[in-house]
Amino acid sequence: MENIEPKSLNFIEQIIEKDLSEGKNGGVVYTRFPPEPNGYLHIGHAKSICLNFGLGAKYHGRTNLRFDDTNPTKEEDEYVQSIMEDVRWLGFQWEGEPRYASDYFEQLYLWAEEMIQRGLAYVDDQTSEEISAQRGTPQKPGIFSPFRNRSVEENLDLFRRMKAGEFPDGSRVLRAKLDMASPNMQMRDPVMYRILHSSHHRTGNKWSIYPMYDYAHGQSDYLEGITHSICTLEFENHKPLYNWFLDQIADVNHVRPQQIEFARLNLSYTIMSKRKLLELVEKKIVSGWDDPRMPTISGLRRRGYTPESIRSFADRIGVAKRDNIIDVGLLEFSVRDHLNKVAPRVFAVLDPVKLTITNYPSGSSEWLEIENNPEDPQSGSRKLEFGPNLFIERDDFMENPPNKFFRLGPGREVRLKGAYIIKCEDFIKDENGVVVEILCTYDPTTKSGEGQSRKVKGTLHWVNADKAVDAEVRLYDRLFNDEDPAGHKDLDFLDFLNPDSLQILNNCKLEPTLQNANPEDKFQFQRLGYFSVDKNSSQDHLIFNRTVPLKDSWVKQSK
RNA sequence: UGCCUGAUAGUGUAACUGGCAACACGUCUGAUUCUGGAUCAGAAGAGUUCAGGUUCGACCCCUGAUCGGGCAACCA
Repeated sequence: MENIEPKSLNFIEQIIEKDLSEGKNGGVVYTRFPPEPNGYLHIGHAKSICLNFGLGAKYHGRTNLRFDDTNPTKEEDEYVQSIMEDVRWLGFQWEGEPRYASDYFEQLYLWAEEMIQRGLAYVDDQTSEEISAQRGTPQKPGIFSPFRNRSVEENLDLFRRMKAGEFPDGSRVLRAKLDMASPNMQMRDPVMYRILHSSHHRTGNKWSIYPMYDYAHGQSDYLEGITHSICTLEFENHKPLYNWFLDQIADVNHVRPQQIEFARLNLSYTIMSKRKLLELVEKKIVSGWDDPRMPTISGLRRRGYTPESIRSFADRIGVAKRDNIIDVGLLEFSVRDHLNKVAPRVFAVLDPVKLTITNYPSGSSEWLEIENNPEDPQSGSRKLEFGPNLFIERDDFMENPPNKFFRLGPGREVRLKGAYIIKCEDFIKDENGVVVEILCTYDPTTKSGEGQSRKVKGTLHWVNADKAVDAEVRLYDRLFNDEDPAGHKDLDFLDFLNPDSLQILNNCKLEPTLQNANPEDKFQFQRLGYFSVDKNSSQDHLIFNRTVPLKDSWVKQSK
């Protein structure tokens, strides 16, 4: 059934629909996602991926994956592999083979030679410091390079020798001859090529010169027939240059890409800069790019996020041009929303305390039928063995509970989920005053699902102490305790690290059905939250990562 | 002091292109519940940065201010 809700269009969709209605680009929509393989993709990239691939799909167009690999000093194949994996995992498929800017090095070079012939580019022998100094400031115009008026022949000769590897790194660059007085800094004779004797992850040592982003990007879009080249706001100032480079090669009969900028994603309590994320990895503040606390796609995956939840998040945050900081709460809402529908409910006690049912026939047990997910009737049920020796959550018992505490306390009654109503008769403390065992009686007439028994306020989860399996559970919290850790002028983002971002629990007791859980399997630990099996988990040593806790209106109320 | 760009509830995004501001998250009630989850019902919360102008009528158009973001890598 078609949803005929007239969902409003974001500004990019409006542009596209206008183009379409005017018959621009022959009615074609062709987008691209152009990551630089110099790090792992993060949730901000996910926004861009969903945008670009989403637009391609929505308008029956196509979307390329293109690696913007013009800087061999920073790029590695490891990143290429992880990026492809992440894009696929998110559920998108790029058109044909992945593309690489390096596929176009030859063509780019030829066009550069043409520009030299037409007097539009020149070789500059100065150092980067000298060039930088001559560029002026946003307020003051720059001045001409002393090499700006070299002859075409000399420029061509020098450029070819740069290519041939005759000169050391940094000794010369090729610059576009534009306007040193332009109020737009990008237009002040930007560098097109620099010398880099560095091995490239794909072209090896074939090239000793590499094109700069501004020169390579638009031309690559052009070569691929991209119609809508979507990038983030910081490239707004580059648009005139993007268009200028295109002007030098564009054929009127060829699709001409247009650059459209949108505001990148910012998430509260997290950092999004690849450089800073790299720093966390290199300083071993996190275990790696896929540490579950990282906002990387691989980190979120390991944390237990689903592709669906990330896509619906991207959908919810929208696309616009104004700077934004999205509340991480919205991301968390998105996972809960999805996992609530699909994650099987299981019993897990993270901080166990012994509970003994004193009137239960000793030595006996019984099998109880427990539904797997009340939100999903298709999910069926499973059987759990119930007996007199149990574990419950330490939090679920209080020696002197307040009135609103709907759990266990001396003389209080509570239901054990899927089992019976029990009453706390007594409890035992050790010499340190720590409760070590709770003694209860159960009411055999209150078995779950049988008749309409009386109601009690609270329901607890439990595990059978004789059958439980052990597990390690990792509780994650936000990595930073400041809303905008990178937004402080005189303070480093590392000053805001949350010391409690990871809490490892080693004495957790799980229902036995979890013994065979596999990495990335997702569950709702009843009453606690959503948990996902870590990639390093094994049957001998189960490890679960907490994706996100359940909403808890008790903690709010109790404080 | 230059150029580019943006400004709508706490946060994000809308408003059929001029017809007295909606949706989501969050918050707060209440119902329901064998998860203090989910679900359901409801409420509070902005008069659209400010000041002028055009108009019968302005979030939308014009003028001017204010505030925010970006730009001076041989990074992308």
